[in-house]
Amino acid sequence: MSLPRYRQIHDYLLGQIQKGEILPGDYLPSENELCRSFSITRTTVRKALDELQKSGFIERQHGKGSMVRERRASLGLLNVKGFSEAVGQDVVTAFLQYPAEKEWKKDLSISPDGAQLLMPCIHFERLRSVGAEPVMIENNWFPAKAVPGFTDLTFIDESFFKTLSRHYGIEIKGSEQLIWSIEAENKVAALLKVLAGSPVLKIAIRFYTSHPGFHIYSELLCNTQKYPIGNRYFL
Amino acid sequence: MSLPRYRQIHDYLLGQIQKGEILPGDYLPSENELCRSFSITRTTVRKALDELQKSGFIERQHGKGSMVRERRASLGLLNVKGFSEAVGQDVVTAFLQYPAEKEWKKDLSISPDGAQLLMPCIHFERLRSVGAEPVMIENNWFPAKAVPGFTDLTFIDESFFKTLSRHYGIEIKGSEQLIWSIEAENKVAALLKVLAGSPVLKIAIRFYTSHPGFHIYSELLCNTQKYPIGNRYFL
DNA sequence: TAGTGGTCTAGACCACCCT
DNA sequence: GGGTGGTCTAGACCACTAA
Repeated sequence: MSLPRYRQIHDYLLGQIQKGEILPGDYLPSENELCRSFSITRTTVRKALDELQKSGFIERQHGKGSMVRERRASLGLLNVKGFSEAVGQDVVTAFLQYPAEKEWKKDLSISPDGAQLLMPCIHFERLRSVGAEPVMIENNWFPAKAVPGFTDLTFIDESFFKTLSRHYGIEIKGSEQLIWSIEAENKVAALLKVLAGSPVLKIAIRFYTSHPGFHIYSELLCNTQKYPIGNRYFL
Repeated sequence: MSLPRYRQIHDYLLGQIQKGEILPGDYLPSENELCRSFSITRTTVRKALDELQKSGFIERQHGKGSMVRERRASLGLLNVKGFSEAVGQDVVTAFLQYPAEKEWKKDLSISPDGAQLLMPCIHFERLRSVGAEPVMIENNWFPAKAVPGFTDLTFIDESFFKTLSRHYGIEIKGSEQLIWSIEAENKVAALLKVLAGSPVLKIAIRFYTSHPGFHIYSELLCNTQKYPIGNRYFL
């Protein structure tokens, strides 16, 4: 169950960046230096750097090097990784509904495949805030089968994905998202502390995992008045 | 000015998919077959397939092959490529403002760097519809310096990016986006044929190009009532 | 000119899927 | 067992940047 080398390098470098040991504007060690440090080839180093670049953490310049990028005050949500990983500090998470066996929501915007609908499902709901400001309501549904005992777990670092990875070896491999601008219903408006009818962002997500056939379905409702949703993408 | 081999393979395969010569559910030729067909190594083939996968056109399964994915009825905008490339057919584009030298818009949500603000800029505005339904107002700003004669050009296939590529060798390398849900102002509402005050999606984009320092700034206003904005992302 | 990242070759071994 | 994709090695040449 060991992660591939390129992912270990990626995680190590990302850790350095997130802990602030390499600051925005600084350059990473050159690819050849990394090869020497980790005793691996450039192909593997470059695969790690490719992912850091695609998720917007570094910027590469031909002939110069790989520079750590500035963070922006937004919820870097649209790439695959979760909330806590992309946003900075100050994130507070409260459960509105603890993980429990439930029915699949009938009108999910991205429909689960038929096979999954026949199986029992686990649901939970959280409210995520930056400081004192609520910014997002998060709902998740996924088949109970692949994660026995999930309802009795405590989350690692408040991170759903980290918990899945450590306890079940399930990794997120990709996602598919749909986005709408809608009016906040009363209940939503109250939770997000906006006026009823205010425009809010609705995001429906299907996450793909390393477990073929095990998908996670999420629906997010976001107050973007102060924190827009952010996204970076590089070829 | 020749494109790298992996990009040629990528473009060729994408063309096959978009022209419908390989249908959703079908498998691409295996990596080894592609190596033989194009007389290149697997590293290069895989780089082409990586990009198709990241932009959500194919799905790879260990031990099986690379399958073309289903298209969805949404505006696949959030990845780097433009509108026409990701949405299907039926896209109609009308200029509200033809390309012309203008001032930079003062309150762009993603600010151009200081150096660019000192230079003259070209602006144009388009309304994009699917069939008879207007779905998006698109505004673009970029420095005039790098694209002499741009205001006299006609667009290739109604595609801004294709035009930049063919006439100036400028390729899109990445983008950075911010997304809000806002209320439509009167003028916007009229163009999008929604009620004033309806929720619409606002997307601000900075595109990075192969020309260092040449960035394109876009602001989009989208009616998501019928067509949500879509996005796919894979590690 | 020395060092950097961008592209590419020609192999290898493995895990996974199907028959 | 034969074919597939996933990972990795050990090189090479090139274009770009900076001193």
